[in-house]
Amino acid sequence: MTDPSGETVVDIARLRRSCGACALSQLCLPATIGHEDMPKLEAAVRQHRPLDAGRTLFAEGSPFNELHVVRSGSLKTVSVQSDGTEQVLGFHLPGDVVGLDAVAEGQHRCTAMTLERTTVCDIPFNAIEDVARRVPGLQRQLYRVISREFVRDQEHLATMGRKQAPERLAIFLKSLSDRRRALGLEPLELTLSMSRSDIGNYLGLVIETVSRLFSRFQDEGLLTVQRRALRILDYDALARLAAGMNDATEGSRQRSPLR
Amino acid sequence: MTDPSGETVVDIARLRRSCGACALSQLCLPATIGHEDMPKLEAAVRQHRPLDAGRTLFAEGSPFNELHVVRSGSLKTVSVQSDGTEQVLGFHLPGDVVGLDAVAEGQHRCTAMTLERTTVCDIPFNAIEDVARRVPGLQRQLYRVISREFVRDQEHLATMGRKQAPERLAIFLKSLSDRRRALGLEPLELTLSMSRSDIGNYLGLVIETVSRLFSRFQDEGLLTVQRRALRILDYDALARLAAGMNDATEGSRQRSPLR
DNA sequence: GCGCTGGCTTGATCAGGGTCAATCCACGGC
DNA sequence: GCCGTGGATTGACCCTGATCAAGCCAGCGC
Repeated sequence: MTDPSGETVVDIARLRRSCGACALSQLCLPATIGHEDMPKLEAAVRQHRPLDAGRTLFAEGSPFNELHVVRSGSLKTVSVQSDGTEQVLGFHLPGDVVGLDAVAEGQHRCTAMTLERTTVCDIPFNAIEDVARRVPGLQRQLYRVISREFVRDQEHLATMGRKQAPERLAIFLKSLSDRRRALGLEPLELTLSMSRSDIGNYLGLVIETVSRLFSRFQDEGLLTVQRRALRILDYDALARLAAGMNDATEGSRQRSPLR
Repeated sequence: MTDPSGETVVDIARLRRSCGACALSQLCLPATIGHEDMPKLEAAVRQHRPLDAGRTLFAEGSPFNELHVVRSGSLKTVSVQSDGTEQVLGFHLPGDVVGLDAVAEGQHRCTAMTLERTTVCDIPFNAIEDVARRVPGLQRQLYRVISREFVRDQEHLATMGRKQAPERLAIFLKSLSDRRRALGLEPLELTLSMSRSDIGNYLGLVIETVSRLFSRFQDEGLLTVQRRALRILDYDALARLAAGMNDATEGSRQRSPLR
């Protein structure tokens, strides 16, 4: 939530740079574009100034105009259910594209909210369609990025259906760590930008269960956590737990979820 | 699973027809294409002969070449988890597109299997990309169809996270009914093409719970079900239950899931 | 007819995790 | 300094739905 020391400064410096120089270019849309086509893409992309924590990037029901790419910071997407409760659909880190849900109906099906000070690139959908038509590599990459989000949702679906609470939290934490590694960031030490309540909501657990599990993981030497600061002590054990093999954890009672 | 009387005959007759004449054209890719561009699309689409129940359309890990549109019948998509258990990701009815998960990595992330005698159209992805580049309407419609699947997954996610077992089954049955209505089919009387086990797996419930809930819904006069034959008697009550207001159902104990 | 098989139903029991409630802790205002 | 607030933690209790187990029913081979 706070922006400790240098990280933000670096981002501000990057703001003036192009897609070609962007640290995320391998994950983001320019990935497979040749040098000659880069200016066409860059013409379509708009940069934003950083948003403070808790700001709404787009709201459920609002008209769809552009896709957004997270450049630094993080977002959550939430949707309000018919019974009035909120559902956290996902957390979005640098390199992620948000706004795809809106393409079908022309209006957003969820609300995107910053969890900390966050910078995004805005890409008007019309513009990207035009450029994509002329640059086949971009077209393909756009499909790929969309599909990536799709796969991530399906993995989350499997988590929600089959897994016990401890596995769910382990999967979540492992995924956070893995995504940080993919971004070239320290994977074992991180600041949770979302509240316990967001985590619980996302995983289909109540806040008390999340809290208890953090304490238990800590007792078992998997990690240390104080408020938002998380340090993973035993990544392998966390990964094993996430994979469903709750080994040393609690004796040997192997329990296959849903037979 | 069986093909009772005339329905299949009609489908065979349709097989020879074009996208333009297809009953699904409003839901499928041709939706927003002008007459002049239709032949370009049709050139890319291949028709298949009907597949029997239990056949694999594509398997997890196999290379990605084409998208598939369900024309008649139904499919399920399943993915094998790290612990070896299967997860049913979705059921796909006429008009649905399957295979999108594979665009990101170039190989399928799930297996698609027919639940009954089923006809699909195959669309090589290369071909559709080419045509889409020259026909902006198709391009946009392709995005829309992709996004539609995306939204459906997100809705299912919310179901798995927040809802109690009875709500989950009610949501599932209501959705089946609604999708039939959208296809112009009788919405209140239908044959479940998937087993109890598939339903339970999809909803994150064990088979016994699904069975008990069917019995309970029957006792409450919501529906009748014998084997695969389902008749919805009180759609509104089912819809209320799906929306989280378990009214008459069991007295008045209002229980908000997850606060 | 008979028995087998596989899918489905129903009952009894148990525990994972939700609910309720008290407390703690960090932070900010005054 | 003091208190208020909101997020987080911990404990006691109990309900929903999973587990274990027995039976039912339809279809099929012989």
